[in-house]
Amino acid sequence: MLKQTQKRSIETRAKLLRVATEAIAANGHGALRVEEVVKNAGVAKGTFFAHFKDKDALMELIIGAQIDEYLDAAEEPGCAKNVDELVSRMRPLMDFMTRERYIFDVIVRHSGAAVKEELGPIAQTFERTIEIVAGWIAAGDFRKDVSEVLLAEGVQAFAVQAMALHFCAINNQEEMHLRFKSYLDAWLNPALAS
Amino acid sequence: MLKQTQKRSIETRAKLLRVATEAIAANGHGALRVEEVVKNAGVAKGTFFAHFKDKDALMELIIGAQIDEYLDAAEEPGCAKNVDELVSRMRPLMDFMTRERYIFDVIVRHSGAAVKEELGPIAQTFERTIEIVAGWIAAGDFRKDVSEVLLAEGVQAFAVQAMALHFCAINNQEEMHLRFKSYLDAWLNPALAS
DNA sequence: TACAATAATTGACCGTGGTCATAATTATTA
DNA sequence: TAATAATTATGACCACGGTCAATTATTGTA
Repeated sequence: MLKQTQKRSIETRAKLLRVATEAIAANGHGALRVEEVVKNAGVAKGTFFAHFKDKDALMELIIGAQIDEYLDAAEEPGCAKNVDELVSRMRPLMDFMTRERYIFDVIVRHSGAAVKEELGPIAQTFERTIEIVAGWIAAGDFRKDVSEVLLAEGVQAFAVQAMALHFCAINNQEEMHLRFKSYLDAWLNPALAS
Repeated sequence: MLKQTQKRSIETRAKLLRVATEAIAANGHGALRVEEVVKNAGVAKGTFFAHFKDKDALMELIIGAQIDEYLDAAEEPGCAKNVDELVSRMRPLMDFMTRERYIFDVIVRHSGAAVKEELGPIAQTFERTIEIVAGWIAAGDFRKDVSEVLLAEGVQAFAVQAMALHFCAINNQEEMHLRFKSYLDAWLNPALAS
């Protein structure tokens, strides 16, 4: 029996990922070109697609890893106990997601699972976000008449909404977070919202 | 002074739109090819892009018109007085939006305005949806502690969320609408949700 | 009607993501 | 070590959206 994947392959894949990550760090996500990646990695174009289904699959990996870093940071300081804390805890992640239109599009495109038990990297971060936020909601000063998971899903829906509206020229960064807060006040503490 | 746009141009544009609409009716939105449109319209490729900024701009027009038809139908029977009615009133529109992944992607991409006072066709339908839903909420049996516009925006956020999750193979059409209803129960009638 | 000015159209050309038959490399077996 | 099988890499090629300098059609003016 052959080894399923040989060392050479693992190295090639790692090199592609490294080169792509560097290019993104230098020029942003939207400017990434497959041809540039393979040239700098010293492999043929076809090799790229032997390792990643398409360009989006690579972006998913990289963006998914970046989101995970932001979630680590958001989780770090313990529970967010109220709406204000929740908003500010989510802020760096939302700023990242809206840094480039291209990033947001990729994220939205991959926020749902493709097949059961086959969550892509970005869909995984969405599940993780639900878990984290649901944990905060369960422990904090929030309404208790609805399950914390449903509430967490709502938080995510409002985050996406606020980010989508952010891409109007009229709406700036600050406005995005204010809008997010208005939603959450009404969603997470309906009794106080009046 | 010259006429700004000549009759010839208007006819060409109309022909392109007609041909594209027919092709979509036959093969779906995602299968539309610019080359096919210009061939069937009997014009050169460049002509297409003289009339539409890009392929997306054409899709925006066509999908925007389709959404408007669904909104007409949703508005027709008067106000939706409770969550169940609201869900079933939105149902045909949401089914259309999720008929093809491609359609949903185009819609999400264009749901926000590009520039103030420059709402694209799809962004306009989103504004119209807010107005319609806000009207229902103001007149119907819904919470009154938050403005109806904020509530309507939330309804839209939940609709998008439910549709995005729909594109998992695990979730079917029915589940999408059930999920939508759960969100709205908690959003529009927090007192009853317990 | 001739001429100038503007609008509309053309199609060769390009950028870029993605494919696939073939070649090269690596591992297994005899 | 030679023969064989499986894995990996190659790069010419294609599909398709989009560009633009050049050409043609239309309209206003002398």
